[in-house]
Amino acid sequence: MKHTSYKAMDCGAAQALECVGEWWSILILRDAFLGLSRFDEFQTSLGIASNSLTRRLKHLTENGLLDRRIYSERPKRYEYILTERGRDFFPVLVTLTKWGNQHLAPNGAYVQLADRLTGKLLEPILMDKSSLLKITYENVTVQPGPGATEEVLARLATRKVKNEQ
Amino acid sequence: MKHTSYKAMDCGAAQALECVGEWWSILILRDAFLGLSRFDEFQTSLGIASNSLTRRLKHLTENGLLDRRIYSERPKRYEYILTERGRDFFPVLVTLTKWGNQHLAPNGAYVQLADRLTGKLLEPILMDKSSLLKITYENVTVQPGPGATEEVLARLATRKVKNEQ
DNA sequence: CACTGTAACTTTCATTATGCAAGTTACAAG
DNA sequence: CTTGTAACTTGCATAATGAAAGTTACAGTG
Repeated sequence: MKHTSYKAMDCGAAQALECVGEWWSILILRDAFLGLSRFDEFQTSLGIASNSLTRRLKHLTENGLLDRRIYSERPKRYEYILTERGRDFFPVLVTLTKWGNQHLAPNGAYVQLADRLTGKLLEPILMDKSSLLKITYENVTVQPGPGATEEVLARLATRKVKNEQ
Repeated sequence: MKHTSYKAMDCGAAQALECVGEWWSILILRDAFLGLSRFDEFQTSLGIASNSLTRRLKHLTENGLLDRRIYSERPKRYEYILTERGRDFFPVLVTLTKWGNQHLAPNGAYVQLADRLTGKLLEPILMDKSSLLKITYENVTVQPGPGATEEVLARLATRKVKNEQ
């Protein structure tokens, strides 16, 4: 049964998930960030069926996150490289990984980030670019943006006072 | 065909996606962050089939992101409220929404964040908590963490020099 | 009292996606 | 020639999904 497309939703998250929201897609991107690029590398790393991997790589390529490049003419051989759009997905992967490490890793975080130059360990948090205010669910509100539509206005209008735990 | 579980993967992102990686799950969380809490509210907002919504709410509840609370005894009525673990997912949703808005919104961002107290618009970016170094794909490396396993070490060992675009 | 409407699901059924396993093609190497 | 490899493709059985109808437990109304 074909799952409902999010394409018609006026929502950044939904639009993003239309590109990356299928099972396996984000893990393929994880591996691309780790430097994997070839079909068999992804398949071995993930243990994914080849027909599923083909479909996912195609979808990620069509949506501009990966670039399918030829690396051998005879025989034709291809690799899949992150595009700039794909690389811009990095903060999503970092925050997702951090959440998973915090809440689900049984023996502490599996990985951590370090400054490439100094080797100093880093703890990623979300801040406002100019004021350096730490961004949390409790201290921000969501406003309509420049591209807001009636749908967005309606969605924001139906929200309620945030529930206190 | 039952899709492959990520449970056995030693990876924060995979563990996270085991909880939220099915179609609809993250959008349900989005709506929960916007204050929706009842079955019919989610269903109306998302246009999702009721059997799928039931399964997803159950899964999110079992995985500790939502709390199913009774709000009426006669008749029994329930609402779904974000837990602390659920609220900790906020940075993921923010970065995902930002990526979607930047790359896929046709007329600019659908929404933006604002400081709850001052109303000042915010631009979320990822920084290191102590040094305030901006975290980007280009300036960090991934290291084994305290919970790293053989699998993690192997995965990190197979990475290659990052490809230059 | 009966009827209606609502909330929160549950059930049924046909369609699509998935994993498994085998197969195909175009090479290079021996 | 055979063998091995990379990158898929194909066939098939199973699971997930959407659409639509149904069920239960009420409250409200006439």
